[in-house]
Amino acid sequence: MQETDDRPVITGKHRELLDQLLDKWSLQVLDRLCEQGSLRFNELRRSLPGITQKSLTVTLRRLERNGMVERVVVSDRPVAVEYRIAPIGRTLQDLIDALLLWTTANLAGVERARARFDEAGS
Amino acid sequence: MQETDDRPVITGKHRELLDQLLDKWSLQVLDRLCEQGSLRFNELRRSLPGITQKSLTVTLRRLERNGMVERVVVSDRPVAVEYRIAPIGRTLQDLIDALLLWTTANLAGVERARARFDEAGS
DNA sequence: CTCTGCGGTTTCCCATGGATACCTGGTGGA
DNA sequence: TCCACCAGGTATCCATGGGAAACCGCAGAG
Repeated sequence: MQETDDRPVITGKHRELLDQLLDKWSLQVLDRLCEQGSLRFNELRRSLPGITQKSLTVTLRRLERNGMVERVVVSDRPVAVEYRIAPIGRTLQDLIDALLLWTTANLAGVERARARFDEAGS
Repeated sequence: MQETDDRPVITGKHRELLDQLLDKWSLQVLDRLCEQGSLRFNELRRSLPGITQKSLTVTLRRLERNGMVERVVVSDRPVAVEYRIAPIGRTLQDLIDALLLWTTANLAGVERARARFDEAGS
């Protein structure tokens, strides 16, 4: 039973970090910011149908706290804020793309599996 | 700046699917099953410190429904059940590894960012 | 002077998720 | 016989998350 695998053991720390990044909106926010580099609050909001101000705010705050994005005050008098993808957030881009690619490729298969499961169950 | 990017637009369907797979325990369950191929219920349970029976049950049901794992009744008299990674679940292995690798590589950086953020805020 | 837009904060509310605990029903061991 | 273990199911409670909506100051347009 003694395997010498170099796969990292997933600890509470890792789980916590993943929880912070893989929640309902963070992935999409990061996706948009990776695409565009930087976006304004309301630009971001408009590009994410269904999100509320509050959800966007807390999502951005959390991402900022984890060093994934940077909040840059562009202008003072008319309050203008830009959210930029941070270097460490940039490193997520490939992962996010891979995730999106995977879902796109496998969505049909998953839906078939669901149909089979639901049919068998009822 | 107008790149015709072929990056898939993330729709509600994609988000729903990712939500089903990236929740609190699914990643770890899939991780274990990818490592071991197949595991019994309580083996799985013991390998995931902190998980409750209920959480494991619903997680496995959801993964089964989405075609990620297969529930195989091995024996009848003493009820024995094996959970196996399904082909479509297998395709997630690289992604999960990449995710784990990323967290391992960037955990320290994230924690520094958090410290900076928390210090600046208070 | 009102309306809109910007970038939020605050409050309220509800659904979901997780934890705790107790149920089954069969098996094997002391 | 009694007990623990297996593989779950069920009931209940509670914390959290996320949505809806109101409110904030500030600025420019009409």
